[in-house]
Amino acid sequence: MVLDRGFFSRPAVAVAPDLLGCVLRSHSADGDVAVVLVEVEAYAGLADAASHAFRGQTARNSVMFGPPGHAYVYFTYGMHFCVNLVCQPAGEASAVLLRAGQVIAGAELAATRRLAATRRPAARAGVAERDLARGPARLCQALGIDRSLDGTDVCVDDSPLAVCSPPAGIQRGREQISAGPRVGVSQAADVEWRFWLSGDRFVSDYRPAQRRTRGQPVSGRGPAGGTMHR
DNA sequence: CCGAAGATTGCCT
DNA sequence: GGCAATCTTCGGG
Repeated sequence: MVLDRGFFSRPAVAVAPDLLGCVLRSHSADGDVAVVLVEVEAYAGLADAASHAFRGQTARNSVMFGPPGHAYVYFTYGMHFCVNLVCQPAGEASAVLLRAGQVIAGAELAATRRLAATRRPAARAGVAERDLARGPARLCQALGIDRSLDGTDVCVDDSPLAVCSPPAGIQRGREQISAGPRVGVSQAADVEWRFWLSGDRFVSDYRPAQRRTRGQPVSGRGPAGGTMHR
């Protein structure tokens, strides 16, 4: 059963832990892939310095400012996609980043997509089951999610991307949910809005924000006034 | 117009 | 554990 839109009409920090155990399913001509969500992160709007919506609406994040229950997909690091689920009424711009899941259907298709997306396709074995959707960009690869799905309504049963309530037998209790700082964010690094199923092996590793290596091209720059000619 | 950073991943030392 | 890959987006000049 797909989740009701009302489920997403709440603050992201409230929606996030409730998404754990729910199922994200993608549908395409290639087939279907489904995962049980095991790790998510909440991002608020204007009040959250780590949120893409912090500095206001842009062409890229416009979906975040729209109605709840839609997917916000963005491209980053020149090669990866990440998917969020928009929360709260239009204008609030909060969302939940889907960071990791356990593949429960379409594992073969997921593995094929993961290999195809790999820069250097491993000559040896395929992708380990554990790594099919462990990490936000890997999860998108496994489900075939890219910018073409930006804005997709996930509350519709036959949607190319839908979110369903926890299947019986896989649901876990709230007491098994852990919380901690969000991965890779440099702003509001102390806010503990990352939620995961305690001890679950499909949860990604924690990594603090990377300090970008300052440019090293000190020498070798052209002669002074480079753009001048003669 | 240009520089810099980015809600990451995977390979290399 | 460190760092390259790769390019879009955003903010400042």
